[in-house]
Amino acid sequence: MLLLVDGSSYLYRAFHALPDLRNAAGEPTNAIKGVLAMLHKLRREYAADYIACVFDAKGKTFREDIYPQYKAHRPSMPDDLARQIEPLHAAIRAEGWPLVIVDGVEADDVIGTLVRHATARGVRSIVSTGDKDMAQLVDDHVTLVNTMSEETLDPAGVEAKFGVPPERIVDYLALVGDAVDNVPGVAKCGPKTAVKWLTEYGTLDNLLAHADEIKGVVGDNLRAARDWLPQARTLLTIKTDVELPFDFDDLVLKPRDTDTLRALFERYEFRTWLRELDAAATASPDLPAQDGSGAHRAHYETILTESQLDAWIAKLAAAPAFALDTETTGLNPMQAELVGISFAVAPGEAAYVPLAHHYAGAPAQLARDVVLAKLAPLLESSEPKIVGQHLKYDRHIFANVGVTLAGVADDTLLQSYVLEAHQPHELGSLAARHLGLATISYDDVTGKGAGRIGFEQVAIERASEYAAEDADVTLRVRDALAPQLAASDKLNFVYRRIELPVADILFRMERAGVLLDRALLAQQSSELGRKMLELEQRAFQEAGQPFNLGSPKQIGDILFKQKGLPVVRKTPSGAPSTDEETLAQLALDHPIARAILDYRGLAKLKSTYTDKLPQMIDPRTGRVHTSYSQATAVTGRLASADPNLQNIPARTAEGRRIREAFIAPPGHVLVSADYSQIELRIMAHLSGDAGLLKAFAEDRDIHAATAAEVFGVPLDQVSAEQRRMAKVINFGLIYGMSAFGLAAQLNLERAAAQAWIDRYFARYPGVADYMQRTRETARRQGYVETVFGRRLYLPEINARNPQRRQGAERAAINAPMQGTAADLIKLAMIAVQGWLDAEKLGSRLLLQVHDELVLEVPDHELDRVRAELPAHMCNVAQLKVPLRVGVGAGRNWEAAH
DNA sequence: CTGCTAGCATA
DNA sequence: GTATGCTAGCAGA
Repeated sequence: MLLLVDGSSYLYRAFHALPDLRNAAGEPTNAIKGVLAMLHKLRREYAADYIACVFDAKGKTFREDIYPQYKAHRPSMPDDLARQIEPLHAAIRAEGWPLVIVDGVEADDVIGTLVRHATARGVRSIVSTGDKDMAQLVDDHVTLVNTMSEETLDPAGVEAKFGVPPERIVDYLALVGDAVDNVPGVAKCGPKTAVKWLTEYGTLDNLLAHADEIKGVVGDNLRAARDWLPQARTLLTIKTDVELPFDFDDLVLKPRDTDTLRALFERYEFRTWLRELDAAATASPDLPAQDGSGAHRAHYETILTESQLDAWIAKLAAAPAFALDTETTGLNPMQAELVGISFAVAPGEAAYVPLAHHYAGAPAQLARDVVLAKLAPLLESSEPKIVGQHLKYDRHIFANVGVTLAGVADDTLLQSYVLEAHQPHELGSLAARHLGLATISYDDVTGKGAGRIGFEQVAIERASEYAAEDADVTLRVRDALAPQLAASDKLNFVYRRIELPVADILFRMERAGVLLDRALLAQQSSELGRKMLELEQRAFQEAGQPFNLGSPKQIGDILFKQKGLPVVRKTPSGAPSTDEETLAQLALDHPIARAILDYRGLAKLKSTYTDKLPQMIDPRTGRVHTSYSQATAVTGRLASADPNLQNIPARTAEGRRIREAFIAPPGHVLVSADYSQIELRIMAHLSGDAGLLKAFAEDRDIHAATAAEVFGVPLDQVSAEQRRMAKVINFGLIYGMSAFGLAAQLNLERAAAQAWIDRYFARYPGVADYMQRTRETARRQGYVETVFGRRLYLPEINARNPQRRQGAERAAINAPMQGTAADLIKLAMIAVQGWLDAEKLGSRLLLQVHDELVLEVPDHELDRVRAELPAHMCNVAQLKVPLRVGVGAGRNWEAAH
């Protein structure tokens, strides 16, 4: 890895950002101190193979030759800054950093060139800079890090920050212009306009080719800048082909020149650093000087012999905690096979045990069973010492070879999820965000796409670097996050008392899987196929030609071009919409729309469910094993995938037939237990609204009760239509509705919808008050909380863009309700599993669908489970309203409702 | 082969 | 109006 520091960019920033520091002689020191502190930090955080600190050269550069005004209006360097440059350069050299200044070339261009050299050699680069222009250098091998703000930018980060990918950054900069360098862009064109244009036209060149299409004053401004923009782009493009008067291989960290450093630190009175120099000198006089700062040079071991293994097992046993990671042949946790195991006991101290690497010339590896037998006491001990990233996966892998992983101390995935649910939680992101470390990515090791190889084919040396680093980084991330969690009782509760125990239960649910009636699904598939053929024929007849009923585009052509049906509305990208609502409206007058609509419904059922589910049956267990993602939904809900068993049809009769294929094995039944109106109950609890609390306390039909209040009729005279409308309003409240949204849903004028909302809030003033308080809390602190203290961040709550802001406000209102419901059912899972274990019952949890738990229950336990399960779910928390659970049982999921 | 859009299944 | 995941079609590599 190559670590490059944009010294010039930090020089100015440190000088302006830090207070005016001086030594006794009155010499300014703030820039020296700021830049050196940054270099110390970087050296602590990165174990780079190549390293350099780059500064601008004095004097003219090529940019001034082609554009004399370049940086022309920049005031000359303040004297107090100029005086610090020479001593700073001296200090950097004494620190052992290669200092790079190339005559007539700006630092940016030197960095651009070095980065290209590195990439050509297959070396990753990290560029530490405060300059946004450098974003143009980012790609899969190049990451930016702003050491002052701790922000890192990979390609996705650049896109997220600027709205355009790295390769469009120069086009973007040319349009916006750079005031600092005195390079004008298009007048009145700021970041928003630039992104809009580039999104629409792709490139600057293409935009210029279509400049005549841009309307308004900005369009005129664009055309006025037409001849200038290519030159602006040249000025703003970082060069990558500068001739360098040194060898790339010279860019390595050298020993510190402690005598020079001591002299400089004394002169400028950097007392803390002086003490560190003295401490390093006394503590380890024999060590190379550059390790004196506490940098952790990675020490990774590849374990190929039993004696190595024994030594490491002794280390693991002695350590208070250790990180563990498995490498496998694939991503399906039920089927992937163990290829190797890595461990870490301290920062930088990690090892990899290859077990099943298969490729020509692979060295002999320790036998898997021997290794597992030796490790088993450590892995199966209930003493909580194991740290990992996404340990639920590793548990499956170990279970596949008969080892029961126990003793989990921490899971970094869950730590991160509880601390910052909205951020990425993948290990590489955690390393970048919390440690400032760039790690080897899985794709780097195995390739991606068609060329991807299984981990068993990765060369052991390479695999070892990657795997040991993962364990190493996991342990370091855990150490960084643990204090943050410990600092908050609420977050600590969510992490220790909810997420960690739930992870174990999810592992058991996934492992159990659910039984499907394969024959029933096959029968349904052929029936659906037959009906689809009929509908297809009918549609072709109506259209007068065949077309693909699965293609919204072709449907649009037939309906709106050929047959001239009215366009109801358009999709966001401008095509006429053919969605369900539109087709339903058209179907009133046009039979073809009905045929397409019905076809779609059947196609969805067939492709997503009746065809797909049988393919997902694990051949060895004969059951379907979903994967629950515990760190995906920002509200705290679970997500189910591969296959998603949380969206099995339930609303329509045809759809529900699919639930009949989820069955219990002989001698068992499925039991379904679901919370009744859980989110509205939580709304009553959170708002404390007297009317709502009373309605739930009296166990009313809540939608009817709402209708009675809002429509002003006695409860027993509420019509079905009134109840339906009240139900829509109640759901709207949970979703943070607007009058606009409610009107759309109820087919009303907006004013009428607003009137109903006003009436609701007049009847339930506590709810109105709660909604307002929630918005204010979100605005003030940037997050809202569930009843149990789970935090739900709203990054856009103070956005300038009203659409984004209002979106965040709706999310803020929904999140505490959805999130508290998620907390409650997770607590219920823990309570239920605890009960089943304690009573040694044979019943098993199989599925969780947000407010419903599905269990597989031996016939002889049915009465007991039916009788006792609801109480375990209701008693997990004492809210201001009672919780209610409905329970049903049957031979299949549908019958259990 | 990958990434995007449209559409739709659930709570 | 909240929160997800999956499929097919399609365009551009």
